[in-house]
Order: sequence, then structure tokens, then C-alpha cells
Amino acid sequence: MNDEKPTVPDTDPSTWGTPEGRHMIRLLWDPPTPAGRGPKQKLTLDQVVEAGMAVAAAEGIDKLSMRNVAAQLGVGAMSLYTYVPGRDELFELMIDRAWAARKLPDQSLPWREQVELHAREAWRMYQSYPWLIRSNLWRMPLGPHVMDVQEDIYRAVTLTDLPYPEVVRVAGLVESHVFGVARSVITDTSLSSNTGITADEYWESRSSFWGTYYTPERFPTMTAIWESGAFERSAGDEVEFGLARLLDGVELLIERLAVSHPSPVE
Amino acid sequence: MNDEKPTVPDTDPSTWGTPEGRHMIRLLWDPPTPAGRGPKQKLTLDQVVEAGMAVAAAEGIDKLSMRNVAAQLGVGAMSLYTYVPGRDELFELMIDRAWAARKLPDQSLPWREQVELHAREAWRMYQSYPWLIRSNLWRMPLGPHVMDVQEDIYRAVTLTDLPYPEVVRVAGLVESHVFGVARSVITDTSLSSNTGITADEYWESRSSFWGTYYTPERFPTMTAIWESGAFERSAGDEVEFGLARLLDGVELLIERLAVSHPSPVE
DNA sequence: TCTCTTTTCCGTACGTCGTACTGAATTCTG
DNA sequence: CAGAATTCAGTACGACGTACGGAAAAGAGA
Repeated sequence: MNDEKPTVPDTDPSTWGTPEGRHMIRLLWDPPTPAGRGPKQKLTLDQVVEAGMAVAAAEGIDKLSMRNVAAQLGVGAMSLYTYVPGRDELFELMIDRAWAARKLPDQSLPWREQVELHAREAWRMYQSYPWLIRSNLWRMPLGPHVMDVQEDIYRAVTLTDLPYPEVVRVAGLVESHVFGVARSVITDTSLSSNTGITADEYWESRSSFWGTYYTPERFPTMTAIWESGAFERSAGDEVEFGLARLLDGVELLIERLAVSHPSPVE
Repeated sequence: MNDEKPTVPDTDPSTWGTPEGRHMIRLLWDPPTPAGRGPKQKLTLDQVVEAGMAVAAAEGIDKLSMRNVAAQLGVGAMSLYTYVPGRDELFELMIDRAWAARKLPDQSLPWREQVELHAREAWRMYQSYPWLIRSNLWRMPLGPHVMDVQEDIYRAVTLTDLPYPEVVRVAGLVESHVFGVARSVITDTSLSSNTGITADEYWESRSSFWGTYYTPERFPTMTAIWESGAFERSAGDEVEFGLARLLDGVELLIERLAVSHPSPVE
């Protein structure tokens, strides 16, 4: 037995994983080969992905359906399946494409400035492509742009000389923070995900709450904050504020570790 | 003109907002009145919400459909609409119910310990109800449990004596952090949102990437981190690590403000 | 040039979803 | 006991992703 399927590690990567997985990796990394035989393709993969981003930008991510993207391109819905395996995969390609616009920091800068630039670039990305907040429910696409940025973030954080486990955590912390601010701002700014109502309309529709169940006795702190006007936030500042606190904390950790394990080179 | 609809502020809260909004607020705050006339109800609102949570727990949030919840309860799908205005509203009620289990910290503790307890409770909540990570796409429900916890978080952060704008930001920062860790862990742990494949199956299916496009030259830092084993993270530690860095940063801010604006009482 | 194979395009169709509408059954009110 | 109000639920509509199959197009081999 076991003579047909050897248990030795397979050395040919083109047989690793599943056909679907390999197909998706190829779509992300290789320009799709124009394929000799049949009729010419009316579109390119890039056009399809761009049309998806156009639909998401114009009508919101909830309207990103195969039928809508196809209509945007003037083709039948099922035609898209020759370019893309399915809706989820199209979204994956859109995510990687969104990351393509990320600038990388000058490597000669101090680590903190590099990390700050990465955070601001992430913030800019979420503002440009608000539908990216949905990507949190997806696994990270293994696309070239996502991976290159990710690598550069880890490189920048490594400059702190922190041990690798802490590097991973700090990188995740910065990412989470920007994402968190983006999420709250986008949810409050753009249209509601399902119904098409704005934030103002939402609060207005539920305004009866403030006259019936909300009492300053039950919610004294919120009342005070509200009256101070501090709930009216400016989003950009929130990113910077959190980032500053967070990196202050990281610097403190670096100092503390330096004291307990002094560098032999110093 | 304008004699029928006065522009003076309406003093009767029962006319504020929209009928739908008022209905939802009532569902969140008042036990539904058993309503005299028609046939007895076979269920209670609580049973419906609980059935929704059961479906979400057993099959994942993607299987939370009106038909599934109804089947769970042994009633017709349309019957649910006498208890709940719609699917989104049911989810809103589920969210508030999930927050009901949040413990509040002892108010005599130092602010930092109180905030830490809030963070750990949030973490526990996301572990108990993983489908809550979807709530980020919703606006915060104005339910009693959500509001009470929120008030208590603000109260705890206020103990720092920071100005209100900073209080709001710090509270948001802690919330974002816990959410961020929960998101990454849940996405990596539970089944994929759409397809029913596990994280292991996902990475396995795409494993061809590592043999074809991934090279240590292009991704040197990730390679080093990978080989050190630092990518195998333990989630609970991540919450604590980030929380520690974050609150260290907040303490630093407090000290800095205390220096520039020394308390007159001291 | 003619045929064969491959590929593209896309209409149809199935199963899912939320929910509008309708009507029958049920219970309290007058 | 008639009428009004309310619950339950079947049917149906328009959206969705996508499996399937057929028609058309284009290069490859004769």
C-alpha cells in the first residue's frame, strides 16, 4: 500500500494545495495569460476588478453583485465567471488592488516615523476605499500588494530591536487601531449597510430615545461629555491620538527591556 | 400658514423620530405588552431573540435567516414578524442581549484596573458570541445593556481626570483594540464567513503560494519571524499586551498634562 | 481550406434570502 | 353574540450566487 501516493514531501509546488487555491494565487500574482484558442475576450481581469471597485465606490459594497458588475461592463452576468471564480474571489482581488496604492516609508527614518507613516497610509486607504472595512471578515488575501506592505510594516517595527513576538503584536496593534477608527467613522458617515439611510436619518428616527428612556441620572458621564461637546470628534485626530499613545507605550517597553537586557554593543 | 405644524420644539417624546424608530426603542427597553385582543402569542420576544442567538451559535451568523430562526422555534417564517420588525432589528436585539452579560468593575479600584476589567469583559464577550464582530457594520444599538456598559466605561476613564475629548478617545481606543484582536482571532479560528471551510483548509488550499511566489529575498522579515515561530500567537496574550502598551501610553499622557497644568489641590 | 478542439459569452434555472400581501383563525370588547 | 383586533402562516416577488448547457468564435492540424 501507499505506493501510489508517496508520503515524502512533494517537491513540485504546482501540485500543492487545491486547484481552486492555485487558480486564485495565479490571478493575484500573474497577469492572466490571453489563452490561444477560443474567441477573444471582450474584457481584461483588470477591467473586471476595476468595475467592481467602481460599483463599490458608487453604490456601496452591498450593491457589489455579479449582476451589477456585469451591467457596469455591459456584459452578461455569467460572463464574469470566465475572468473570476466567483464573487468572493473578485472581492479578494479588489482588496489587493486597494493595497497597491500604499506608499512605503523612507527606510532611513527612525522606526517611529516609519510606523506612523504606515498608519497614515492605512488611514488614507480606508478613506479612499471604505468598503475595505468589510475585508475584516475575510482572510488576508495572499496578494503581492498586501504582502509587500505587510513585509514593510514588519521590517519597520523590527527596527525597534524588540523580540519577534513583540514585533508581531505591535504591528497588529497599529493595524487594529487604524482599522478601528476607520470602522467607527465609516459606519457613522456612509450609508447604512443594509437600508439606505444616512447616519443623520438613523439618529433622527430613533430620537424618541432621548426623551423617554435616556435620563441624566442613569447616564451622568455621557451627559456631561455630551454637554461638553466632546462627542463631536474629528476623525483624523483620533488616528493620531491613539497612535501617539500606542507608540509611547511601545517606546516605554523598549526602554524597559533595554534596562533589563542591556545591549552588549552599547 | 404653519398653524397646524408648529415649528416650536415638540415637547412630547412619544412623537419624536419615526414610528419605526420608536417601535425599535420600545422593543429594546420595554417588555412587549401582551396586547389584549387577538389570539394568544405562541412565543415571547425573548424566545425569538434567544432562538436567533442559538442559530448564530450553532451554525454561524450567516445562517441567521428568518426561516432558520422560525424553524428553530417550530413556527412559520412570517410569524416572526409579529415579534420583530425584521432581520436587522432581530440582530440589534441580539447584540444588546449579548452585552447584558458584561460585568462592571468595582468602582473603588484604580482607573487602570477598571479599564482593564472592561477590556477583559469585552474580550470574553467576543469569545462567547463571535458573531458580534459583525456588529461593527451596524450602528451601536441604543439598548439598555449596551448603554449601561458604555456609560460605565466612560465613567471609569473619567477617573483619569483627562479632559473629555481625551476620555472619549481613550475609551474608543480600548474598544477598538479588543475588537481588533477578536476579529483576527475569530476570522482565523471559526469557519469562513461564506464558504464553510476552516482556516487550516484555507491555508492548505493556497499552499502553492509558498512554493511559487514567496521567496525569502522578497520577504526577509516575514521569513525570519516565521522561522522564529513568533507568528504562532496566543490570543489572550495579545489582548493583554496591547492593553498594557496602550494604557502605559495613557498614563504617560496623564503625567505630561499634570506637569503642564498642575492640579491646584495638590 | 475544412474540420476539430478549445474557449468565450450568456440565457435559463435552482435554491437561497428578506419580506409584502392576503386570508383564515382566534380572542377580547361592546 | 356580532364586530373588531390581532396572530399565524402560505404564497409570491425580486434580489442574490452560481451550476449547467448551448451557441458562437477562433486557432490548430489535416
